[in-house]
Amino acid sequence: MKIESKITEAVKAIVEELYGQQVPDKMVQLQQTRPEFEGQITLVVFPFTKMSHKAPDATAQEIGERLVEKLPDVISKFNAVKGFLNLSISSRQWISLLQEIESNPKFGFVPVTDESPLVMIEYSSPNTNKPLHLGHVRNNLLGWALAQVMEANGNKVVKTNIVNDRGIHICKSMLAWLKWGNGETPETSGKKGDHLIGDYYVAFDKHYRDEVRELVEKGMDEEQAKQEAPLIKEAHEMLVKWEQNDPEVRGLWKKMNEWVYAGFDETYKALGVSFDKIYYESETYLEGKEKVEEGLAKGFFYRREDGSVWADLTSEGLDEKLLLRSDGTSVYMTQDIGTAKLRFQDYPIDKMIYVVGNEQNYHFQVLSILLDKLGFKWGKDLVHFSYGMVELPNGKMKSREGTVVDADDLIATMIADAKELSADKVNKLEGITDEEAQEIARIVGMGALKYFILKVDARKNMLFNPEESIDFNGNTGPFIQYTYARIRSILRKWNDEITLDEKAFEVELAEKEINLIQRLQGFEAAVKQAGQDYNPSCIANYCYDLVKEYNQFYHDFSVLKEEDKAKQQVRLMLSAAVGQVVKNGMGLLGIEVPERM
RNA sequence: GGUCUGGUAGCUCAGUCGGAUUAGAGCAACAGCCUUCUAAGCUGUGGGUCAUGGGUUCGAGUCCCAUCCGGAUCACCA
Repeated sequence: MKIESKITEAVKAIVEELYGQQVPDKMVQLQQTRPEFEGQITLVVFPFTKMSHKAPDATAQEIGERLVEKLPDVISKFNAVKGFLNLSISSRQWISLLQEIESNPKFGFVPVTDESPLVMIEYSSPNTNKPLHLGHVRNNLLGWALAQVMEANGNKVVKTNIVNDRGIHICKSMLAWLKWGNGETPETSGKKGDHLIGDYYVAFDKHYRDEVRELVEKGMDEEQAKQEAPLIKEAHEMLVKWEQNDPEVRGLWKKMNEWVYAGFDETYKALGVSFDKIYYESETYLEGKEKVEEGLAKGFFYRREDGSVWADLTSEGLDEKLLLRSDGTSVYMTQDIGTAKLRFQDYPIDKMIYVVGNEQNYHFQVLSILLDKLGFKWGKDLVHFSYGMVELPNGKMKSREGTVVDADDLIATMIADAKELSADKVNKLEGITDEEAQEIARIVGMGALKYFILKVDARKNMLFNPEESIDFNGNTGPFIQYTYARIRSILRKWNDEITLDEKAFEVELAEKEINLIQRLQGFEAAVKQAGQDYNPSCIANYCYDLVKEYNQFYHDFSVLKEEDKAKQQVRLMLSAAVGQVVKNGMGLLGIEVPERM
C-alpha cells in the first residue's frame, strides 16, 4: 500500500476521533514538503481548522501527535508550521516503496480487463491528394500517445483512421496526371507515391490559377472565372463520373490512391503509428443519409422548400446546420454521422475520441448533439481532442504559399541531424556498427521530434522554427534518452549487485534520494491525469522533471564504489527504477529509449 | 458582431485540487566543472507588474466578472 494512502486513511480516522466529522479523501491534501522545512510529506491542515475551532498550528500539532501514535512504522517525527504539518517518513518505508516500483515493469499502468470500457480513437484522417505535413505529424503523434495513455488507464482501445479518399481534390490530382503525367508512376519517377500525387495537385492548382487569371484579364469577374475555368469544370465532370461509378475513372482513382497509401504507410511507419481499423470515406459517405432520413422522420430535422435538410440547433445556442444538399447529396456532417453508424456496428463503443484540429471545434459540438439525438449512447459525451495549429515563424503553414513543412523531409532531417551530432561524440560509441549507429540516430532523431511536439499542451497553438526549434540540448527528447542510456550503462556494469538484503532497509536515505522516490511514485498520478485531461503533455513534462532530478543526483553517484554495499544496492535500485519509469513514460508517448547512444 | 480559445522571463514552454515571505525549466548571454559507471551532462550569475482592473477567502498565475490584445469558427467546402 502506498505511503500516502496510509496517511490519508489515518488522517481521516483522526479527524473523526478529534472533531467528530467524516471528511472526504480530497480534503486530506498531501504534498511534498518544501526543501527548507524538515520532513518529506506535508499535510495541509487549513481545511480542518473550521472543525477544530483552533488556530492552524495548534490543529496541526494535535493531528501530528495522533498520527505518530497511529503510524509509528511510517512516520518517525513531525513538525507544524502554521497550517502545514510536515511529516518525516522512515527510510524503511521509502525503500520498500522503491522495491515495489522497481519490481513492477507495468508500474503506473492500470491493467485492461474484459470489463474495461472500449474507447475508439480516431486520428490522422488524411486527404489522399497530398503528402503529410507537420500539422499531420502533430495529429498522428498526439493520437498515438493518447491511445497509449488511454490503454494505460485501463481502457480497451481501438485506433481508427478515416481516410478522405474521394472528392474534388482527388479529381484535381487525377486530371493533372492524365494531362501532364505521361504515365509517370512512383517506380518510373522514383518518387514516393503521396509526393507524386501531391505534385500533380500542385500542378493542377498552378494551371488553374493561370486559367482564372486569363479569364479575369478578358474581363470576367473573379468569382465567376473560378467557376468557369475549363480545368475546374473538367474536374467536376470527373467527380460526377466517379460518383456514377465510371469504370475508367474509378480504375485510375484506385490506382493513384494505392500509390498514396503506399507512401502514407512509409510515413506512418517512420512515425511509429498504426491503426486497428481504417475506414474510407468512399465507403462511408453514403451511409449518413439513411440516419438523416431517420431523424427527419422522427422530427429532429426539417426539410426546406428546395429539398435541403437541416437541423435546427438554435435551442442549443447554435445555428442551423445543413445535413443534405438540395440535390440530395451529403455534406461533411452527414458523412461523419454515417461513419459513426458503421463504427458502432463494428464495435461496442463506450467512448469515442476524435483527434482533430481546433478549427473544427464547432463541427464537433454540432456532431455531438446530432449523434445524441440520433440515439448513439456515446454521442453526448464524445471527446473532441482538439489540438492547436502548428505555426511557423513567418506565420501559418499554407500549402499554396509553399510554407508547409513536409513530414518526410522533416523526419529525414531530424535523423540526419542526430547522426551528425553523434558523430562528434563517436569516442563514446567505439565498436558499434554502422547499422547500430543508424538505428541510434533514428531513435534519437525521432525522439527529438516527438518530444518537441508532445511536450507542448495539445490545446495550444505551437510555434515550430525549423532552424532553431529542435534542439538536442535542454528540455528535449534526446536529453531524456541520454539519461536512460547512461542508466543502462550503469546497470550493465553493476547489475549483479542489485539484490536487496535486510541491511539495505536500514540505510539512511539522503534528501535527494527521497525526493526522487517520491517523484517516481508520482508517475501513477501523471498517467491518470493524462487520461482524465486527454493530455499527453503532462507525461512528457513528468519525464523531464524526473530525469532532470536524477541527473543532478547522478553527480553524487561517483562515490558509489567507496560506499558500503547496502547503500550501493539502494542506489542501483533507484537508478533501475528511474530507468524503468522513464521507459514507461516515454513509451506512452511513442518515444523509444536507446540502450546506448 | 455571436460562439470558442489563448495571453507567464528577450524567445520556446511548464506550473497538479487554490497553498508556505523567493512563480519554475530550457534556449540565448556570461563564469566555472571531463585521470573516477556516457560532458547530448552538471554548477553558478543576470533576466518577471503571471495582459489590465475589480471580486471571492485564511491564501489567487490558478476560481468569478469586466476590459484590452491575439487565434479559430460561424459555407449547399472537406
